[in-house]
Amino acid sequence: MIYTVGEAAKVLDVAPSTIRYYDKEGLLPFVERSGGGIRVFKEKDFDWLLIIECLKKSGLQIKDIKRFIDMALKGDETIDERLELFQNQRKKVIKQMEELQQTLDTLDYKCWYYETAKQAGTTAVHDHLSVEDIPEHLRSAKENLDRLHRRG
Amino acid sequence: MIYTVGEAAKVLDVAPSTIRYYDKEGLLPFVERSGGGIRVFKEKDFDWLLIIECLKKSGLQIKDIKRFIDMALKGDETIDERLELFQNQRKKVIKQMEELQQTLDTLDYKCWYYETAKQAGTTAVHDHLSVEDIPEHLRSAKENLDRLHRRG
DNA sequence: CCTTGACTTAAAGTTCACTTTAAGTTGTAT
DNA sequence: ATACAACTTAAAGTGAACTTTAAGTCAAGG
Repeated sequence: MIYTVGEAAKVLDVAPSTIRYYDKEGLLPFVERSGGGIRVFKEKDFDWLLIIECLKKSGLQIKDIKRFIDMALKGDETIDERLELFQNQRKKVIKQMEELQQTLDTLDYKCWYYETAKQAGTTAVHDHLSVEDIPEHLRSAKENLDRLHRRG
Repeated sequence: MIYTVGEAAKVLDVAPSTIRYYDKEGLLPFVERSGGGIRVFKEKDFDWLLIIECLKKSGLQIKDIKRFIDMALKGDETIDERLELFQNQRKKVIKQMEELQQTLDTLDYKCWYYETAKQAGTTAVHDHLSVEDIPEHLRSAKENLDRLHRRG
């Protein structure tokens, strides 16, 4: 089974121009062409594209993905470097998830804040609330928002 | 305790130009000025800045954060809208975390892939591996990478 | 009073990742 | 043979979020 750029784009749910852009940036040196110069995507090309997608989602920039592609094409002599790259991206993603969890905690607190305000008809209900009035699982998020007040 | 833009920037660990940019975009209408026109940040301003930071980390664009600020300044009549905004951002962040978890699973598989290749001295070890050779917790990530092969 | 570092603004510049445009070519279907 | 959709490229354009520059002002210390 072979695919044109438009068909490959549909499979991957991206714009054809995105794939052409990646190619132009040197991310797809393995994609072959027809006699007339049209890109011909094969099954194995999707393996590459999915790894590119993964690296992109992990926050790697296009130019650094290109460096990975270049490494991979060099063969076994770059195994160590490539392992290191994936280990680094793994750590970065774990950090991102921790930060997102913090953001989620704050959003949870704010949802409770506005639910409470909605019931009372005013945000002023929060003016005289003490720590015990805040649901336990939201207290650390609230303290985090307050942390800058206990500075200096 | 009051702060200049440079001092506030240090507390929040951002560039002073970033804060000025936010102000220009209408995110900081509550920040007062000295007689000479210099921004004066007070404790309560940091409450706003932390919420702005949270919304930004949740993926909200500057122009939409501005809309939230405008809403908040309108007072109690916008409580419902603001609640909805935070509930939406909460859902978006949960989705982002799920996607990041998928990315992490793929990275975990790739780390194992290169660790194994490193020990063998070649990525060719993977050519004749069967499913049972892949650690159980990595199999779904591997299948995910292979999913496009079982198409059509 | 004067120096000096940090502040002010408007406007231009940067980076990233695409997307769009324009002009032309390929390949399939009738 | 011809029409037509989808392909090709280079180059220009977009949008988001800042950052930098330039020219000038403020305010605290000596």
